[in-house]
Amino acid sequence: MSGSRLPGTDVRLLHQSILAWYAAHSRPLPWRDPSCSPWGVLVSEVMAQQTPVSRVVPAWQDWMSRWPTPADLARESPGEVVRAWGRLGYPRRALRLRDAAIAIVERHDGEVPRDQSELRALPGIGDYTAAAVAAFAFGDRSVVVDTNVRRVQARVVSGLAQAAPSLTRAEVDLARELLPVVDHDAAVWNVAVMELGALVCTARAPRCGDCPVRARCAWVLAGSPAYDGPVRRGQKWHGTDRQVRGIIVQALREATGPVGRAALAPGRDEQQVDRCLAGLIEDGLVEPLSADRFALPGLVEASG
DNA sequence: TAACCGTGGTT
DNA sequence: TAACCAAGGTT
Repeated sequence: MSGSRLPGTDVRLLHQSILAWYAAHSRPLPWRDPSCSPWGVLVSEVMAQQTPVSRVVPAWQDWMSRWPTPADLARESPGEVVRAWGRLGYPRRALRLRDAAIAIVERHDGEVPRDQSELRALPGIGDYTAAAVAAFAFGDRSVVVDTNVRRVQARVVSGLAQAAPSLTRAEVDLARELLPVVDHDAAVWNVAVMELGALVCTARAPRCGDCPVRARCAWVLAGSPAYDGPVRRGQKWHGTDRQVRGIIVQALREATGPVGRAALAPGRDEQQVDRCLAGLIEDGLVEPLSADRFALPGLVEASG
């Protein structure tokens, strides 16, 4: 084993400060309740993929009362699931969550697996979500690296204003080194660092005055220098296929029955609408009922 | 690897 | 107001 690669960083004090801060300031999110099932934790993690937690909370409540177990969701039609997903964004996540529920029923007897490689094998579950479910649903000592963890590490340990454009091996290694030795401590540490990143060490305007480790933050100690690394490419929105796909799926969510092509995305370029429609059908988000009738999948019997 | 995939709040 | 950003995953 190598020695500490964290010169100047007292990991013990970091643990103490951030765990104490979390105990005093954590949000009472419903999936953090000790009575929440592993399924509830898994659902919360998938919903929170690129969607702010504040918007996830009400959707999660509705979802869990409707489909309290994987078996409940596995029985549902894809269209109903996409409709219930509402406007959380990236509706393919809803389909994959349903597919994950089906896989859990088929491969794991209806119980969310605890093993990270088994979690990772479920549709829509990547490295982050597998580690998060292992930690937060089962209390395991997994290496959880999300955008919050990356930013906190970049500042507190590396002295940089923000993390690199994409996840690096070094960031995962660092997160592993920072992990407390005891399982339960590690699980709480993971959520505590995420919470610090979400509430205090934020991307835009960090609240350094409220930070429990500001006295030992490498970035603050360096004078909070501006980021000078590679810039990540911003995502276009207006006029993109993503925007038109969103318009089409929302039209189908709001409709009580099949919708004609012209009513899916009025005023939009017809070629673009056709292209998006083909993509949505390919993705399983739209079902063509006839040459010019479309609906969310599995809601009505195909005809004509 | 980098592009793609929704949505709405914040700055 | 336009750009940025959010508990990422897939191809």
